[in-house]
Amino acid sequence: MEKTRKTTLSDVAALADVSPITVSRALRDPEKVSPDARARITLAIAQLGYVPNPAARALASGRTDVVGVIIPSVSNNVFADVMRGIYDGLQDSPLGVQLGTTRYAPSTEEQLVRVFLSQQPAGLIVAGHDQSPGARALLERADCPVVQIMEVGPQPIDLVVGLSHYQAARDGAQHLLDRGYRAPAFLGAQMDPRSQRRLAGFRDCLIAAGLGGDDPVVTTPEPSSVSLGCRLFADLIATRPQTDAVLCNNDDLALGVLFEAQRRNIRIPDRLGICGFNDHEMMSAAEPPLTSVATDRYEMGRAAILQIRDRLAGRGQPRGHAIDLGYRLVPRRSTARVTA
Amino acid sequence: MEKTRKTTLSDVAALADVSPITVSRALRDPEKVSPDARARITLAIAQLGYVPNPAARALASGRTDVVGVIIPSVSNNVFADVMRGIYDGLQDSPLGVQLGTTRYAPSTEEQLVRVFLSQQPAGLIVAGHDQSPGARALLERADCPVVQIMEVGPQPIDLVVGLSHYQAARDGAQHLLDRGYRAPAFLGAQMDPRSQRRLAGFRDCLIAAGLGGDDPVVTTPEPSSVSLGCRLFADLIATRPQTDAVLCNNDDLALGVLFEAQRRNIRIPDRLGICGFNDHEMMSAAEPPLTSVATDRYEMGRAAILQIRDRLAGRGQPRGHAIDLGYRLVPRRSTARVTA
DNA sequence: ATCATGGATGACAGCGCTGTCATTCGTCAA
DNA sequence: TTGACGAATGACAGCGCTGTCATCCATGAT
Repeated sequence: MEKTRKTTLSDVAALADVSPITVSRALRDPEKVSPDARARITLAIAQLGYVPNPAARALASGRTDVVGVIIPSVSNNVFADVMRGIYDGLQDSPLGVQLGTTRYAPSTEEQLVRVFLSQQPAGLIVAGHDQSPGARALLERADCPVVQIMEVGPQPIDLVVGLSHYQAARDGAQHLLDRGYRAPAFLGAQMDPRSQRRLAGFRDCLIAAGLGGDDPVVTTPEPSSVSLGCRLFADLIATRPQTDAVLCNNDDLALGVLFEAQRRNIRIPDRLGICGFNDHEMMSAAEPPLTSVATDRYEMGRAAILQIRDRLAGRGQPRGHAIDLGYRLVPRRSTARVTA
Repeated sequence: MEKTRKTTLSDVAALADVSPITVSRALRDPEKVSPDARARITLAIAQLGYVPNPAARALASGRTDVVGVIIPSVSNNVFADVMRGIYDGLQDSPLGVQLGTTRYAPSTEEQLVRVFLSQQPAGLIVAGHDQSPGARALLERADCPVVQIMEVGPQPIDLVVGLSHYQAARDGAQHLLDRGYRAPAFLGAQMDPRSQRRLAGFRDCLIAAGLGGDDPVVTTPEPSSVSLGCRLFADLIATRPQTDAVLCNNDDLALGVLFEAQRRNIRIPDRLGICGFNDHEMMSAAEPPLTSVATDRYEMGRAAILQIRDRLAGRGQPRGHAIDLGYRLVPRRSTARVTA
C-alpha cells in the first residue's frame, strides 16, 4: 500500500485556485470570503476529502477545539448522565472532549488540570468546588472558560452549574419527618465532598427538629453499589433497630435497602421509609416506587457546555455567574406512611 | 495579569545547557541521553514547570498520544464499565482518550472514524463489527492499531476483544429450559446488532428444543431502562399469558420485569423465571437474586487498551488476533424453579 | 600512532496551519 | 474625476517540536 501524503490546505487551495490563507478563512470565518471563492473551496474540499489537521491548527493559533472534562470517575452513573448532557451540548459544534478522571484524589486532579491547561483547551469543566489550592490557582489563571459543575457554592472560580446538596438533602430529611418518621438514619458511600454536604443537611434537619441526640449515620468510603446498600442497611438495623426511615446518599443504596428490607420482611413504607438521591429512572419503576430527591445531571453537563460555547462566541456570562439547577423532591410510595 | 509566554523545550535546553533536541530525546527516549545531561534536564524541567506541547509534538512527528474510542452511547451502563476498564488500562502511560459517540447511527460512526483517523491517533477502539463499508475501509487502511470490542466475529479488521453474544444468549435460554420452563420469551430494547445476535441465539435454542412454534419475542428500538422492562413485560403477558420465563436482553429490563411481577403478585421463580444479561452488580443484591449471563465489560476495555499499548511497544499481537473473554451463566434464585 | 567503532550530541529544516500585516480592487462622496 | 474607504485576498513568518543526517569524542584494536 502506497504511503499517500495527507491532503493539506495547500492542495485544496491549488484546486480551488485561491491562496491557502483564503481556504483557512473559508473554514474558520466563511463571512470573510466571497461566495464565489467559498463555493470553489467547498467543492475542492469535498473532491479531495480534505480534513483539517487539528495539531497544526492548535500550534499555529494557540487554541484547540477541545474541552477538558475532569470528573472523579466514569463508572458512577451520576457522571454517565452528566457526560451524556455534555455530548448533547456539543452537537453542531466543532468541539471535542478530553476526559480525565481523578479517582477522587486531589493530587491527580491538580495534575490533570495542569496537563489539560497546558494544551490550551477551549474550555474546562471540573466537578465540584473542592480543588486543591494549587489546582484552584491554576484554574483562576486559566485563559479559557472554566465551569465548575455538580454543586453551587461560595467563591466560584469562573462559571458554575449545580445545586445545593446541603439543601437538597435537608429537604429530603424534612420530608421523612413530615411523613411522620421519627428515627430516620443516613446511609452514605463514597463520601466525597458533595456527600459530606448532604450528610450535613441531614444532620442539621434533625437538630432543627430536636431529634439530634445521637447520630444515626452509617457511611463508608467504598464506592456506592446496590449490594453495599444491602450491607449498610444490615449494619444499620443491627446497631439501631429503632430506625424507621433512611435517607440514602444515592439511589443505588436506596435500591439495596429496598431489597434487604424485602428479604427481612420489613414493610415499606409502614415500618420503614426509604428516600434516595438523584432520582435515577429506576426509582419510579421499583415496587414500591421509591421516593427520591431528583437532580438534573443531564442538564448539568449540557448547560456547562452551553456556557462555554456562549463564552467562545463572545456572548457569555461574566465571571462568577452561577446557574442553580435546583432539585425536586419526588415523593413516592416508599415514604407514603399513614401518619400516626 | 501579565501575558507570560509558555516555557518551551528551548527554555529547558538553555537552563540545562544542552541543545533542544537533547531535551526532546531525554523526554522521548531517556536511554539515549547521558545520565549527567538527563539529570540536568530533569532539574530544569522541574524548575521551569515545563509541560510539553502535544500539538507541536503531533505536528512534527505525525503521531499523537491519543486513543480514539468510538462507542454508541455514554449513558448505557455497559459502556460505562468499558470506559472504566479503558481508563484503568491507560494508567502509567502517556496516552489519553478521545471519545466519540455514534448514537447508534452508522453514518455518524463513519464520520467519527474519518475525523479520528485524520488526527493520527495512537490507536482506535470501536464497538462491534457492524461498521458501514466506508468506515470499514478506512479502518482497514489505518496505520494505527484498531481494536473492535464487545463482540467476537468473522473477519476482524485488526484486533478484537469480545465474546459471542449469540452463544451467551443461547446458553441463557438453554438454562431456562433446563430449569423446566417451557414457554420462555425474549424481551429486548435498543436492538443494536449485538442484541439481534442475542435474539438469534434465543430463537435457535428454542427451535433446537422443538419449541420454535410461535415467536415469543417483544422488542423495541427505545433505549433500555428499568421502566421499559416493566412495560415490555406488561405487553408480553397481555399477549402471551402462558409465558413462564423471560430472557432479558439486559439487566435493566430484568429488574423491570422483577418489579412488575412483584406488582402483579406473580411468584418468582415458580410462576415466572427471570434471566438478565451482563450480570450488573445489582443482580445479586435483588430479592430474589436475579440470574444473569455475566460478561466482563471492564476487562473488555482494559484488554483493548493493553493490546494497543503492546502494539505501540512493538510486542503486540498480529493482525487478526482475537481475545474471546467469554461469558458465564450465573444461576440465582430467580430461575431456581423446582423442576416439575 | 592510527583508525574504525559507537555513544552522545547538535544543526537544520519542516510538519500544516494561522496572526499580522500589506495589497488590490471596486464603489461612492466630493 | 479624484481620493478615501472597505471588502477580498495574499505574502510572510513562525507556532514548538522532531526526523534526518552530520559531527564530535572516547575507546580499543591494529
